[in-house]
Amino acid sequence: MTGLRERKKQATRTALSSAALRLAVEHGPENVRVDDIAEAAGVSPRTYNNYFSSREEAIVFAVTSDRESRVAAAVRASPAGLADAVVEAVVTQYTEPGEEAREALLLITTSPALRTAYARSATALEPPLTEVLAERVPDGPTARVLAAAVAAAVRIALEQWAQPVTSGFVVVSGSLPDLLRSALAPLVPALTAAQARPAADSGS
Amino acid sequence: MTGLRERKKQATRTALSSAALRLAVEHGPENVRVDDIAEAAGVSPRTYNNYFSSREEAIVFAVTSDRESRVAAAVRASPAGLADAVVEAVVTQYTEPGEEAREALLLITTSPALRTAYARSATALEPPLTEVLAERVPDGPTARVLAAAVAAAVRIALEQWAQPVTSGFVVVSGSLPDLLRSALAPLVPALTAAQARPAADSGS
DNA sequence: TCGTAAAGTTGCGCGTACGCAAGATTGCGT
DNA sequence: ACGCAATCTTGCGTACGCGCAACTTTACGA
Repeated sequence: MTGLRERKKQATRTALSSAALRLAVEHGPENVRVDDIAEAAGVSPRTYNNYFSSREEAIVFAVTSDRESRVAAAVRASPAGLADAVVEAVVTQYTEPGEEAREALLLITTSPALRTAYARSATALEPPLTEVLAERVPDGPTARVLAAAVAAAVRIALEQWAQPVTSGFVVVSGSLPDLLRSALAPLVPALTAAQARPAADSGS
Repeated sequence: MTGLRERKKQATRTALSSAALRLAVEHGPENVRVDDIAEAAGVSPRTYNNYFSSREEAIVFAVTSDRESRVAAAVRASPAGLADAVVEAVVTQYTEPGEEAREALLLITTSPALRTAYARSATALEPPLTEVLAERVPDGPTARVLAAAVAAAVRIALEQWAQPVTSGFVVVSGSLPDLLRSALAPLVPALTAAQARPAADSGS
């Protein structure tokens, strides 16, 4: 049911983001103007801003694309308990199989602005994840809070992973899957409890 | 140990934010330029951007000021269990006693941009809250994740509270304290579990 | 097939965000 | 009391973000 309109939008969207990524890799993130990206994608600069509201957003999108909705889909498809389903879905989807975007991730790690934007992109998990969680937990608001908590945990894992060194002494940076599991671990009790609870009430 | 320098910075900061709030209330949020705010506070427009990176941020700061650090202080001072301490601290600090900022909050409710900025300000809870939680839970990263989860819950409560109606049918908007308690409730198991756990380990 | 409504694109203009470097102010050691 | 170093303020220049209104393209019913 994909009309021509929809496909064209998707096309220019990916054209813009891949152009942004390519130019950023070539000339460095700071030496790419929005006008360059727009020109490379064959649209006007104004149109660029109809799709992305910042240069960083476009570059990051090239790496994340629709990872967020894939996480939600994986959770929905999982037969496991809520907590396990979420953890496994996140770890799987955030671990690039072929690492096709290897140099892109290196680029992101290098630039502070890109690191921020990348971590922030985890927030995009909230809407789709809220929807799937709502299918498994009784209370609507609960689903939203848990989705936000998971998104925040993912964000923190990404931050830690992308962190160069900074800290005075302790450098924790492990592998991304480990960081994700560690960040999600504290939320497991909340996910389990939400699933177990049969009906919502104010608790007291 | 407050030098003159520090006090002056604080002074211009509050001067800017209260000027921003006053002008926004008088002329409407959209009819205030940063030049106006800077002029009202007696500094250059450029200096304004050394303190706040957007008009919304300045206005919101006038309402929140250092609410975030007060929450952290309240948690630290509480003799209760972690979960209760956090919930009570948040509810107390986010419920304005005199509602001195009543018309400011009305203003924020009205403007979409301000609502977004207000909800986003909940993120400022993370750093101070991480620090206090680290005193009560064994694992460092765990404290950070829980703090982020709490901040996200607060953000969601603020969003729901500030929402006009929007939704097709259900209008949930209760009182802010109730919304905060409801939003934090799903995280209680996580907070309790984190406190109970004697020593951290990688799990599997 | 055609006409109209819905959605997308573009140029324009205003206001904003911020790096940079020069000048002003404060902190501190002597 | 003096002077240097650290910090803050400011003007300037460049690029960005986005509302607006005109124009183009797509969708869809008659």
